This record gives sequence, C-alpha cells and structure tokens, in this order.
Amino acid sequence: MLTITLPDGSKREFEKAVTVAEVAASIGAGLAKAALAGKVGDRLVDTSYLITQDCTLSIITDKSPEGLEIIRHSCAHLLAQAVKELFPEVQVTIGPVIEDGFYYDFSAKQPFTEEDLAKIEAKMEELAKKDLKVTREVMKREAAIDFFLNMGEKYKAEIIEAIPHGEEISLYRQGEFIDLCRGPHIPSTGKLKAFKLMKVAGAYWRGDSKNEMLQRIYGTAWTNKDDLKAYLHRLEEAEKRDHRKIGKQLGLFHTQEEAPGMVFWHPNGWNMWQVIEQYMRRLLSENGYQEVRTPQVMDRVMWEKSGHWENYRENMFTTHSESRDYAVKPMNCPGHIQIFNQGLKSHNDLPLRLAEFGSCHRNEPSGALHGIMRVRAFTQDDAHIFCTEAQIQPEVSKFIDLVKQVYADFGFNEIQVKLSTRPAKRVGSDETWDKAEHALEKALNDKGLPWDLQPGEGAFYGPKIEFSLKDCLGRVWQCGTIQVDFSLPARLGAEYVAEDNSRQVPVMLHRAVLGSLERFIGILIEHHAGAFPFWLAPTQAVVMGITSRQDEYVLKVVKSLKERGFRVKSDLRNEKIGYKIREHTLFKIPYLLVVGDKELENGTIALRARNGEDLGSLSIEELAQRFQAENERRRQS
RNA sequence: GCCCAUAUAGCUCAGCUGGUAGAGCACUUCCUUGGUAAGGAAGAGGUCACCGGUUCAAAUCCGGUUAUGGGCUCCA
Repeated sequence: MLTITLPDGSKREFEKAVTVAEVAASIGAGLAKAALAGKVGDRLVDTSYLITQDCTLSIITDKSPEGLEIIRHSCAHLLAQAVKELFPEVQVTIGPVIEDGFYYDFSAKQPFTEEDLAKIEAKMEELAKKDLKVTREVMKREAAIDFFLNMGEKYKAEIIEAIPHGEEISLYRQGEFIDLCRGPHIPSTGKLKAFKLMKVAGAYWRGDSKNEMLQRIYGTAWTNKDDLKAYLHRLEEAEKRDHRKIGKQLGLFHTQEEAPGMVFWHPNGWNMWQVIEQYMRRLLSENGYQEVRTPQVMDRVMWEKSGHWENYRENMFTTHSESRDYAVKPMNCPGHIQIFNQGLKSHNDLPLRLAEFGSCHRNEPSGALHGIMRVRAFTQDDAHIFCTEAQIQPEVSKFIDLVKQVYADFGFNEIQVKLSTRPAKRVGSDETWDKAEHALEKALNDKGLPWDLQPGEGAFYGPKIEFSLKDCLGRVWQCGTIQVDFSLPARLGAEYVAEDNSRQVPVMLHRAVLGSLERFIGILIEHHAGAFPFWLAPTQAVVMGITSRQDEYVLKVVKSLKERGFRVKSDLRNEKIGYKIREHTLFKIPYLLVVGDKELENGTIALRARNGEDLGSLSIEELAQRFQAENERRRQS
C-alpha cells in the first residue's frame, strides 16, 4: 500500500509501486499528456521514475519554472543529438541551462558556420517531430568511463572521473543518441516545440583560458511559439536601445580605430557629461568632499612604491622620456595620498575626503572592450576618504545615503548590494579585518538595506561593498563601490598625529558612486533609450517658427530661455514645420516650441512634448517656470 | 589574449559565380513662407579599413595587420 500526497493536500493510494506518469494518468488524461517530470519531495525526477514509498508528489508541466528548465535542458540534449548525427566526429562536452535558454559545448576540428547552425536547427526540428522516447539508465562508474571512451568521447569520460565515487551515474538515451546527465528530462522529444539556435562562440573547456577552446552553440527555448516570439521581440527592443547605436544617432560620441577603447565626446554627449559632473560636484561639496586634480603620468618609482608596477603592470600604459620610465595612472589613489602627505596631518583633519573626476587609463585586453561601457580611458567619480578605524562605519553610512540619493535622482530605484569579505590572500591582521567587516556590515544593517554576502570576494587590501542598479529591462549594472584599504596608505607613507601624539597610519576608503562616467552614461542611454529626462537632455528644447516672419521672435525666446540657464536651440531653417517637428522628435528633444503669427501677436509660445502631446500656448514666464520645475523633478524620470 | 564573424559615401545598406562602384536619408544650391513626424528640383560626395599576394584585370579570391561585433577568459 502506497500513499501519495498531491500539492493540494489530497491523497491517492496505490496497491504497488507506480511511476510518476501513471500517477498523472490516474489524475487525468490531460495531465498525463502535459507531464514533463515529477517532483518527489524536493527531488525532480523523470515521469518514468518508480515511486516505491509514501511521498509528496507534484507533476511538473510547462506551466512551472521547473518545467521550462527541463525543456531547456532537454533542448540542449536535442542539440547535441542533432550535432552528433550531422557531425559524428564531433565530441560532446557539457550542455547546461542558462537564462532564457541553453548552450552546448562541442569539441570540433572545424568551427560551426552559420549554415551549419541552420542545418543543425532543422535536424533538431526533425528529431523533435519524431517524438523519440527519452529513457534513463544507470551505469557503474568504471563501466560508464569505458563506455564513453569506447565511443571516443574523452570529455565525457573526464567529467565522470570528476564525479565522486559512490554517486549514481545516469545516462539518457533518445534514438541513437546517449548522453551522460543527471536529468531529469522530458519523456519524449515531441515536447520540444519552441526553440531556436542563436549563435556560435568559442568557450574554454572548463572555463579555463589555458585549456582547449571548444565550440559553443547557444540556443533559446520556450514552452510555446508565442513565448519564443515574445523573447525574440524583446531582444530586438534591447538592440534598439544599444548605446552605440543611439550614441551615433543622437551625435553623443564616436570611437575610432586610432584610439581603441577611448571615446571622442561630441558636443551633445559632452553636454550631458557636464550636467552629470556638475550634479555630482554639488553633492560632493554638500557631503564634505574637497575636489582635487592629480597628474596623468607619474614616474615609475611611484608605481613601484604603490605596488602597481609589480601587480598591475600589464594593464598600465607606460611611456619613456629623458631616460626615465613613466606610467599613465590606472587609478587615482596614489596621487591622492601624495596630497594627503603634504603637510603634517592631525586626527582633527580626519576624515579627509578628497574627490577627483579622475581620468584613468587601463590597457584592457582587446577582447574586453565594449562600446563606452568597457573602455581603456575612463573617468571615475573617485574619492578617497582618509580616516581612523572608528570612522569607517559612519563614513560608510554616509556613503550609502549618497549612493541611494544619486541613483534615485537618475531614476533607478532598485539597488542591489553585495558585501565582499576577506580573501585567502590578504594583508592586515585578522583583528583589523574583523573590525572593518563588522563596520561595513553594521552600516548596511543600520540603513535597513538588504544585501548579499560574498565570502572571500574582497580585495587583498580590504573588504568592500558593491552597489548595483537595475535598469528598465531588468539588467543589473554594478556601479558604486566603497572599499576599505589597509595597505596603500602605509606603503606610500601616509600618517597623522593621533590624540596621544603618536604617528598613526590612516585607513583609506576608496569609493565611487557612478563608477565611470563613460559607463554610467552608456547605462543611462540604454535605460532611457536616448529619451533623456529633461534635466539631462543635451538640448532641452528647440524653438522654431512657422515662417521666417517669426525669426526675430524665435531668437528672442531662445535668448530669454538661455539666460535662465536652459539648453535651448533655434531652428530657423527654411523647412516646413512638420519637417522640423519630425527631425527634432527623432533627436528625442524633450520640448518643441513653435511660434507662428498667432503666438507672435499674443506674445506666447506653443508647447509640444516629446510624446506629441499639445501642451497649449504659454507665456515665456510660464514656460520658464515649467522648465524650472521639471529640472528639479529628477526622481520622476 | 582566445574562438567565430564583420569592415563599401556622414548614416543605413545593395553590389550574384573577379571586368576599376550604387540606393535612400543627410549635406550644398535654387524654387517654395508652408500651423505640429518627410514640399520640389539640381548638385556634390567613396584609394571599397590597411598591407601584401594570385590574375590581363580584385570591393569581390588568398594571406597578414588593425578595428568593430558576439562569446570565452579577464575586470588585483
């Protein structure tokens, strides 16, 4: 006698052991057909799994997240099966589920081409249509290793060797194809109805760049065609927001071959940059920071002292002049310590907060570059806080407030926080680390911020907190950070006079809110799809006349708004109003101001919002008030 | 750095299997003074990324370089 409890609490009794599929069938024919797998207790199993004792069971269909995951995993197997049928000499390795789909890594002499991909996908469709039964078998470890070696699948054999002794080795068979897998899988290939192969890429065996490069095929899979279509549509939408594309369209910046990883900012882009910089500058000043500026290039000796020459050399641009070696700064910290070191500091001077919109150069590997998001020349909204150990926590608290305010002002209300603690290789005593980690943790808890712990992920010189924001597509970007540093101040001889007249080494906190201006602007572009909120828009409004009779009035309105600090342009071109409206709308200008004979006569301006809404006719005073209010209403972007 | 792909006018892109370049938009000039997403005409604009090779002949085929894109690795 066997009792199976279903998710709704109802119980079913069976005379003898039953499979998940049989239980599903006993509930209903529809469910039997929809069943992809089962969940016995907490364990996911195949529909062929034989239940031998009392348990709770839920039938997994494509309605649940687990069901979708199983579909994706089985799709990876279908891909491998198709590849093996078309290219028998190719060896299979691993094929996991990832966000929105799956991939499978193959060891192939010849890389797959686009045409191969189409062929493979067609073969997958064919195999799915055949509705091949997927069956599970169990093998002894040694037998499994021999089995795969005999098939010429040395990667699979290697994977099995890494599986701990005593663990069950399960294999899944569908048609001619058999693969090592923990499962579970769908009962038959006909359940796979909506998939598409996306791209081929190289990937290292076991993710190690010293290993052979495998051919990875990425695919996406969904429970139905509509979901697949919706996903592909989402990708298209994301592509439209690509900051490289919009940067070109809106004339924000460009890059070129002679300066890889470096940005040429055009007037529009630079305008926005300056708005952001001024905004940050004001906040820094309000928060007790002092802005400084340090040299771009310093003598090798400085970088030897700081340790960068030894540890960061391959990432630094170096130069040589009059028999001296120099390096272009990859970071601002050594420079800030030089400023700290000028003149004897007292504990009364602490905390000392030095900020710099620090232009840094790092020779990133060519393959790491990406638009303006990952560059070789970038500007950090950097600052270093020199303080005592006791001041770490209040300083971190203040910083958290600052980060929250800045992100909210830019329209990002969801923040993710991670605390990274001591790694195996580190400097400083355990006692010091204890204090610092507690200080960070306490600051986070006091602010009531949810945060994740990343044990061992801290820098060798101290623990850190990382702040990420979520954009409108749900993508997470790490931007802000605050890092405790026990190492550098001592290395570069920083010290202050304590209350007891002794010389002490200050703690240094590295911190940035936006991260790099380049990257942050890239994020803003994609988040807003180029339709920036009023306060950020490079051009906030364009004034245009219906005919040339209003030219003088147009210029008067522009002058008046510019005098009040708004970024306004005139458009006096000999074009029809519809043409001008269209063009400036494509440039995503927040407001278009139109004046014709009527407005000229009444001394008003017709206002049109970016979305096409007619906001009526306003006097210049009313307009200025409206703009002013909008400039201050940052959070509602 | 590694694997694959790509590189043609300011932009978006055509250019089949080799016969020394084409469209739309933008730009310039002229006409048009037109009330909320494209008025008309004419004109100008390219050493087909760069270097080399094959060929009577290369944007096209081959090799190399550089950059870009998608991944991998990296981002103390």
